[in-house]
Amino acid sequence: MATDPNSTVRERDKTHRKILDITAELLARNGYASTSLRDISGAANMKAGSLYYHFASKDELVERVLSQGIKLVEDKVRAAIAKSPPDQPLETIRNAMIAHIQALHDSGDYAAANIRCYAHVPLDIRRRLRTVRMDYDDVWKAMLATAHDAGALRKGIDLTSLRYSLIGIMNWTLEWKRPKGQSPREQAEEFFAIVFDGAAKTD
Amino acid sequence: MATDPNSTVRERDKTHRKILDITAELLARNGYASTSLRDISGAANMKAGSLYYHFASKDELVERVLSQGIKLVEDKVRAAIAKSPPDQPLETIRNAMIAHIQALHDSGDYAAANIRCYAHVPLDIRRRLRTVRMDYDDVWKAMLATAHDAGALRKGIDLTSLRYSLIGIMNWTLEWKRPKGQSPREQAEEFFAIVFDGAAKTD
DNA sequence: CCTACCGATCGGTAGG
DNA sequence: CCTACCGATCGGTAGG
Repeated sequence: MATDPNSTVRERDKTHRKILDITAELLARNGYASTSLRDISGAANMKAGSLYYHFASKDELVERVLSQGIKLVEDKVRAAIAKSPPDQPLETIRNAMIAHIQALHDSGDYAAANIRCYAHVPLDIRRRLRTVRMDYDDVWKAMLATAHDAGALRKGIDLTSLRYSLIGIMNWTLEWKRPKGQSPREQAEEFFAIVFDGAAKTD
Repeated sequence: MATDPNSTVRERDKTHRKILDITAELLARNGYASTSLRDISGAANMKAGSLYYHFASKDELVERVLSQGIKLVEDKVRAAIAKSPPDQPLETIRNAMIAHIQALHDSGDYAAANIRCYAHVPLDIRRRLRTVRMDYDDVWKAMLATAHDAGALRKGIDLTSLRYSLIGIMNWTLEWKRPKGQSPREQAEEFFAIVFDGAAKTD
């Protein structure tokens, strides 16, 4: 009869997390408007109205998933940068690329949900997500500026274009199936080589 | 009283086109499920039911917009390749990149609609769109293979990764506002330099 | 966490 | 191309 309050709290957190996981998966696969509360609750073995015991609205739920999608990637990338040799800026960038692509494909569907739904989510949510995106963008801005100041980059290169090139390459991997037998890490290393060593033959 | 049948036909084609243009804009901005037939018809100054005088269903309308989105880009890129010097494969790639990015931003919102809605559109539409995407992909496959065979690319480079790098960089430009004063052409040229000359300093 | 329900909106159709 | 309408589904709520 008597329930352990701690285990009850843990149960609720578990359900909480399960709902978020399911939402991430459905958002990534079907998009914002096509993901109904009934889809989500059904996959979580509950009724639509019951979601409101955990979240105040669909949009709160969505916003949490999408912002988590960035933060999970950002945390991994920050960690990879932190344990890279400070005197080897290119190696740091390489490790950041590996971390970013690995996180994209290993963080459930949170990151995919963000990338795929960002443009179509209600404006007030998007405005707040934009600041989260910019925070992560700052990580890359700083890393590339460091590499540039250290003289590791080609003279005259536009750091903004470089940053968007890298982000575009990495995020686009969500659009295609990975070539057979290639791990996210190998993928990232190949991308690094293309951008930094250059694709053209050097004589 | 008597109407010129030719002008009537032209009127209908004009309305046809207007509906497609509006649909492209709304799809790119709001996504597939959030774009209702009432939104579209309202913007075209007609009633929802009247759209069925022009199109059989929402999905037919959507599919036309999204497949046009690729074909408009593909046509421009093919044309750019055709008038490039056959003996300068890197110059050809550069021109193709310029054409792709220009078409992305100058073809109304058709291309943006495709890129943003592809993953969330009903499966049967997506399946057919996939073949359209693959046709365009073949253009890049052939172009890169030609450059490789001509010895213009770095030894050991993975052509698949290179192709996806380029497509990813270019399509990601839809996600951000273009830096002030930079034209799509200048953008494309900067991207070409990054990928083919390499971002790292060469000693 | 469920039952039962609300008003709003959706894609689509009949008949003109 | 419009009017008037259909059944289905949506996000959300009251009361338990």
